[in-house]
Amino acid sequence: MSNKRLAPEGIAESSSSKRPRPGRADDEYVEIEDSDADDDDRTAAEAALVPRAATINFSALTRKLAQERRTVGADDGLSPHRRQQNALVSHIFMDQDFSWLHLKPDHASRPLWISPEDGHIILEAFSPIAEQAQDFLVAISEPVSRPSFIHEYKLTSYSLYAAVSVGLQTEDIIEVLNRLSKVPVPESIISFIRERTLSYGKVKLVLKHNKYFVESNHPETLQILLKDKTIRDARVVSQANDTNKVATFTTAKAPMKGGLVIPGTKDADKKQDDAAKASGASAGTNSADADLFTSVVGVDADEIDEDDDNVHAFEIDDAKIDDVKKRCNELEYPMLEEYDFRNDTVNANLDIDLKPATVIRPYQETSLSKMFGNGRARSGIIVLPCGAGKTLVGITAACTIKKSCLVLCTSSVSVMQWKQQFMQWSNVTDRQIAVFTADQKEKFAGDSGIVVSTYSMVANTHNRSYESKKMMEFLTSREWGFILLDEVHVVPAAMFRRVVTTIKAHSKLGLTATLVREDDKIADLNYMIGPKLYEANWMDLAAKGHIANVQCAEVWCPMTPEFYREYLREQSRKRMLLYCMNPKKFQACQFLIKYHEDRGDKIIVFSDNVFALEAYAKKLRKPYIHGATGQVERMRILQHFQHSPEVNTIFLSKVGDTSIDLPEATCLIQISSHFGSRRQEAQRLGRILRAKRRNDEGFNAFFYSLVSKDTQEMFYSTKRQQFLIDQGYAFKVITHLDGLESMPDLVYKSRDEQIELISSVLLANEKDAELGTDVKAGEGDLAGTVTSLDFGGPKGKTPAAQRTMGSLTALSGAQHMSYIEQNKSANKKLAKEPASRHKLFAKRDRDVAAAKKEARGRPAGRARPGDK
DNA sequence: CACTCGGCAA
DNA sequence: ATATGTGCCGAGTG
Repeated sequence: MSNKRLAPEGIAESSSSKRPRPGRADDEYVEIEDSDADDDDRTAAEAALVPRAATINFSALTRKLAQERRTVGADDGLSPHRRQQNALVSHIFMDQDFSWLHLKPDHASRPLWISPEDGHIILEAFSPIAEQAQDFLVAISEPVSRPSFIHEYKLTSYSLYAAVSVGLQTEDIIEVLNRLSKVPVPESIISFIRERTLSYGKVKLVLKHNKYFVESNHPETLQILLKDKTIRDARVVSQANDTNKVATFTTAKAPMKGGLVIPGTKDADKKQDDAAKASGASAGTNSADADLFTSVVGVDADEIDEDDDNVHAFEIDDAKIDDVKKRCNELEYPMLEEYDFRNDTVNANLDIDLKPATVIRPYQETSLSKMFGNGRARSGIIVLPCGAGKTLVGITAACTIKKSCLVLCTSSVSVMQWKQQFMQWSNVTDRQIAVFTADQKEKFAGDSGIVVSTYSMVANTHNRSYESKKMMEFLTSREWGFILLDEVHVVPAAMFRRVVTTIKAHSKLGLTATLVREDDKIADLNYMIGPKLYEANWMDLAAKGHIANVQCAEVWCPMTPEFYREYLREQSRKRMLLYCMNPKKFQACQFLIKYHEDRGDKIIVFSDNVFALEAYAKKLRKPYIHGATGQVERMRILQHFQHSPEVNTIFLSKVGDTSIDLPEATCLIQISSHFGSRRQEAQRLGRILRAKRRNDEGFNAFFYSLVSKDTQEMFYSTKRQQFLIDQGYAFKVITHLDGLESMPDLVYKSRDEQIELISSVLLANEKDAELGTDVKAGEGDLAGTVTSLDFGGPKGKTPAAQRTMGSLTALSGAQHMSYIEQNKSANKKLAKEPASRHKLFAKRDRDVAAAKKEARGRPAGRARPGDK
């Protein structure tokens, strides 16, 4: 393989730099003999017209692509027509044509394929050793997408940092990759791995006697760091130390071998094997490969160079830790945070353990073995889906470290839950665990203990009550062995920074189900907490019965003509209400509730929009909870939902997204949701993952998204689903619900009712408008039609040279026309009288709205179960 | 003391 | 760029 070494920067980058390079020799691409060009033209033209799902003649396309490449750069005399066709083919493969890579002779038994261009790794998930390979890949790379059969991972600087952090070594990574790969690991990747791991793992951040030190076995590394201004400025030069030289001191280093026992593990003594066993236990796999994994994936960090007793260090200002960490990352010397808790004689031990009856699951054990792999506690993040027992992982970690521990959560409800879970799984006494919220300010008795609090309590900047001040002094004056950060993805970076800098902790563990955000704040977590230590595969856990199996579906509800007309008129903000309140959606929702109640399911319906939430719940006579619902009323409704056979459906607003725990729910329906938040979608799905009945044979939980056809919702919906699709969930599209028309008591069946609904919606809009935002009449009718599809720039600017005629018609006109026609037929069915504007109803509806307004003003406890 | 409300912030 | 929910605090009420 004559692949030239690529610049390392090229690897982590996305497609932008991947265009064929003009300077390349042709023979790097061409392996296939070129028969005749006419044939190529024809097949390519055909291919361009086939629908996406149809079979594609790959060899023809490949050949075509190769030919195109040869002409790139040369001043070819192709006609514009011909060029366009080339573009059509290359948009399928572009430079993703790797047919020139040489397969190893036994490639069939090897599950990986590695792209030399960008470090992407493709795993055949059906391979017998896929599960082990997956464990390895999770350790060294980022999972990009993991559907049923083919998984995609990506090597990044950060993932390699994480790999080094959990004890893997450069040559081992390359070696295992090579053994698993169908093609020899490309030189570009090897040098990327070498380069990126070279400097990793050499610098550590250590907390000693309430002061932070940057520590390394290599004095020259520290010198390099000190050349940086940011780091130099952060350095604290104490009188005791020589001002010019880096201080040198030796630390007591106990031998690591054996010793550490993670409580709750069945065979904690044989812990070296844990990682490999946890993964290898299930399948009868090739033993040679299993050994390979034992030696590499389960690598014990005893092997990490710890011989050098000369540890060099300099102290840094704790207020500047954040900057230093960031700077070190930029300098490619990321700091590891490790806590040698067993040799910490300064901080008092905390005498807690898991209860003997507590047993942790294999994947929980695996994630903990990543954290405690070398006998110390590494700081980092563990990613497990909701319902997979994150809490127990945290508690087990606390019981392993056995030092004072601070737990931070997002709400006071989960503060209580954490305390309760600690009492349930471990033998902490009431005196050892304290709660710190607005209501309760407790301190633990004795030298060590556990405090459970909220982020806002600790990070609060403004006025503090006297009690709260005293409590903060208590928190900041001591060294914490361990800080547990629950739901780590929701915390804004600024708040986090304050927590991390005000509380002095030896090790940090972040827990989360979804490490995605729509903003770029996720990267901040990397250096504020540490690398991602472990990420579970949802599908695996579902297959093994740890979380429920979920069927996902998107239900397409057509808009009624009246609603669509108003939708086109309105400004974008009001549009949302219109597509939420679509009568067809009401009906679909009613139908699904009925269907699943009859099956014996417990159903949660989510709506982000409070107005819609209320309207739906009242119309369908179900209890609902939103922000304004009082605490007492909430509990009452939830109690009924869990225990009463009368109440099988509840409606929730955003309140349900976090920290309402309902193991009874088995079915979930979304009627409206936040623009494109993948995290919200995932979190909502998580509400039914811990379904109690999940262990029943063949049991499925259900997840529906109701989407109004031909509206912006369609676009947002696909965006939101991406995370779940990457986790391997398949969304079915339902366009027709059998038996809906014939359902008794179907709501909004008549056109009058629909009209009434629409005018109440419009009235609500007007009321909103009065409150501030100025209303402008919608742009022209037709201008509004192009809403769910992005056509790029202004129409006149560039002729759509790259688009086929076919796609243009498919995108705009045709679709719109088909919609109109559909509406017309629907119109005929419904229209017995001429279309009437809502203004005719204005008077009547003002009364309706007045009633609504009054109802909204009242305390929200109106919808009690069974209330008619 | 228990409860609730409004203001504020992220 | 928007809407909604959340927690903390102080003040008012019975």
